[in-house]
Amino acid sequence: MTSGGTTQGNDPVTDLINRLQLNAQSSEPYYLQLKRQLNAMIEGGDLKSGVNLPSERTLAKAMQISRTTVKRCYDELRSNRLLSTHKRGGTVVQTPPSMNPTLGRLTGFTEEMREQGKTSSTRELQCGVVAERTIACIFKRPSVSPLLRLVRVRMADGMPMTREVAWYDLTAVPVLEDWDARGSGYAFLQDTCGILLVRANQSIEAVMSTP
Amino acid sequence: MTSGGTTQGNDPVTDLINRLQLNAQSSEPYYLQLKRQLNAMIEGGDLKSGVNLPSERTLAKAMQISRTTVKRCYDELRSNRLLSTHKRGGTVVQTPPSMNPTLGRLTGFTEEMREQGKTSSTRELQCGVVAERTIACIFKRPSVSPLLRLVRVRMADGMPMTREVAWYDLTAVPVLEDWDARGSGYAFLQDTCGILLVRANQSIEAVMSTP
DNA sequence: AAGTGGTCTAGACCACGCA
DNA sequence: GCGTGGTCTAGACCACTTC
Repeated sequence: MTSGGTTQGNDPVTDLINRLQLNAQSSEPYYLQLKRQLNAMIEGGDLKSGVNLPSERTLAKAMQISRTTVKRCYDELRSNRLLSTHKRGGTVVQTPPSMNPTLGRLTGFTEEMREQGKTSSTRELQCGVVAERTIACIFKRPSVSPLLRLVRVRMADGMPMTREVAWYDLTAVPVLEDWDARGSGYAFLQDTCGILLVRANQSIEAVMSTP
Repeated sequence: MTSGGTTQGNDPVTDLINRLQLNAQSSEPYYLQLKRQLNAMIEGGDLKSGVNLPSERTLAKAMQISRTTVKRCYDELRSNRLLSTHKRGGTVVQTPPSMNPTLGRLTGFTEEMREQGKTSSTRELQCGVVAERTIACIFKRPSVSPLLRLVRVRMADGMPMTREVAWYDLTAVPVLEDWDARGSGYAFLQDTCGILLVRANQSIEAVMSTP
């Protein structure tokens, strides 16, 4: 078993490669065919977080396509936060949709604004743990579930862009269950659970109200 | 003037190329150097919406780099919605940051989901024009200003992701001033004023409440 | 017909991190 | 050292659009 030589079918990398199919007749480009299939495997849970994907060179050779094409696929998945790269360690599945306690990394307001060449800032107006029957109902939680309520104003180049009231279901985010300490939890929320409210620079306001 | 032959300095494309500089010593990759400079020109208003950029091949030759590198730069700017492509017409500056009456194109929920290989849908719960003192106040408008109130649930692969209540300041969006007719106005809002609420698929809910 | 962007190839060199 | 991803090249063919 462990010293298997050539044709071991249990090598997860080999298995993965065997499941990938490229259709030369399709009008869909190779890199999108690959992306779609890998995407499905990740979303479907077949490829769990932490799994090492074949290196760009390995997959390219196996699929008999150019490394450039594989890289393009990986790059798109990377920018979708589904893959991450660890130099020597290769490419790793990062964020399965349903079960990563760290939650998928999201496009943050700050990031978005930086890409647009603006500097962003946030002012926190309120922050507290509350129980709110109607919100809990949205989450399909018991009405006494603890909820984190966060009110903040986000600004781009000093100009207020949005005012948000964000509700977080604490029971659904294990990392935050002992959040009462406050402080770091907030930074975590802001960084990894960041909610993006994009809008033009007219006075258009995005609002989610309580039911 | 019009029949200038070889060395006319007034050709906007030539001017643009002359203003672009690549530093081979820098650790910053070429494609990022280009992107940064073009980005600054667009954000700064030097390159206005509708301007035609040099074709990938032209710029590559002028900068003495590979077309692939130019393309990578253009591609990133395209995905940032700063450039758009018109097959034969070349690559065009799309969205100046501050002054486009059609409002900047925004990353839409649908687009975002499609990139992640999900199909998205939206269900509209409520939609109407109202006057709301407190919201109008946010917009710095008279308390009787007409506001469009839109409640919708966005879904990815059939799973409800967010519930939004969006308020639009009708007086700030000339295109919508005669919105009362309803219908097309809503599609316009959804398409061009689209509000993006990104989040993980845990039960984390983004909410903006009335003050 | 000509030029555009979209895709793809088969190489190359680099910096980095792990063994 | 050696394999990884990051960058870059010089070329190719395609579909499409405008001329």
